[in-house]
Amino acid sequence: MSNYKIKSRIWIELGDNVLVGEGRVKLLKAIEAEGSLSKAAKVIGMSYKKAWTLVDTVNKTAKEAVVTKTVGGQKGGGTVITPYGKRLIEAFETINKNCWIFLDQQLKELNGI
Amino acid sequence: MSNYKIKSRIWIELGDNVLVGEGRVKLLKAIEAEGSLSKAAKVIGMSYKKAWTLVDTVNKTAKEAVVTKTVGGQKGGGTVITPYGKRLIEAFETINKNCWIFLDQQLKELNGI
DNA sequence: AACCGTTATTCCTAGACAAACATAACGCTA
DNA sequence: TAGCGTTATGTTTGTCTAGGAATAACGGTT
Repeated sequence: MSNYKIKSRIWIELGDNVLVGEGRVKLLKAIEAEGSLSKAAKVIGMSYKKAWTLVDTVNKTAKEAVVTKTVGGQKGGGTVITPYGKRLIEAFETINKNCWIFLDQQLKELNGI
Repeated sequence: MSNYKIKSRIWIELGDNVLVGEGRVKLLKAIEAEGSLSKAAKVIGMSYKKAWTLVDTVNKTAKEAVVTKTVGGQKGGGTVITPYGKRLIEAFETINKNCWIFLDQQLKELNGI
């Protein structure tokens, strides 16, 4: 009986750049909930600078815009996820979960180790 | 048509320790080929110390010994992979390849993104 | 014009991680 | 006993990156 556990990290690339991985998706979901990049970063315990850099590369790498940002105004501005971004988040999360299930099955099949 | 690429890293844990991942398996295969930890480290461009630490944790984490080491003697000693270690390497590599195939399929199914 | 909360960007510091270096111990051979 | 190549381990040096502080710009409201 094996109590080995199998773990994974997956990410999607385009060219040489990373589009989304677990960290980016976590950030994007926080943005979706908060409507603000700075608030999202604070909520997930990430520095604003790092969050900004991640979102910037995500937006530049993706084929369509993932977030739209506004600066100034009554609320100071904000960041919202585009419909494309929402599809991207959902796609990543479903693939990720499916991957976990698949890997658990794979390890189970080799219960000799 | 999507030219997004999906990538992954998988590893096997027991408790809080990592047993094997891509780096460790690469090292173990080099040991298998060289019969020596120091030569294996040199071949794959890894420092001896890091290689030693990795092999040490692998051996302490696994349920059975993965390598056996000898010190001194005509050839100075050496490190060889046990039969269990060979099964472990093969198991990891097959799961890893299967994971790649699985993920490519998953991404293909969502060719809307 | 003054204020506010946001995005956007630079600079500096601190800590983690990796590489390099040095050295000891081992056991066989000659 | 001296030499050899290996395992085993500590120490130092260097590099890279995360993090914080500071500042500017923006565009609404009052």
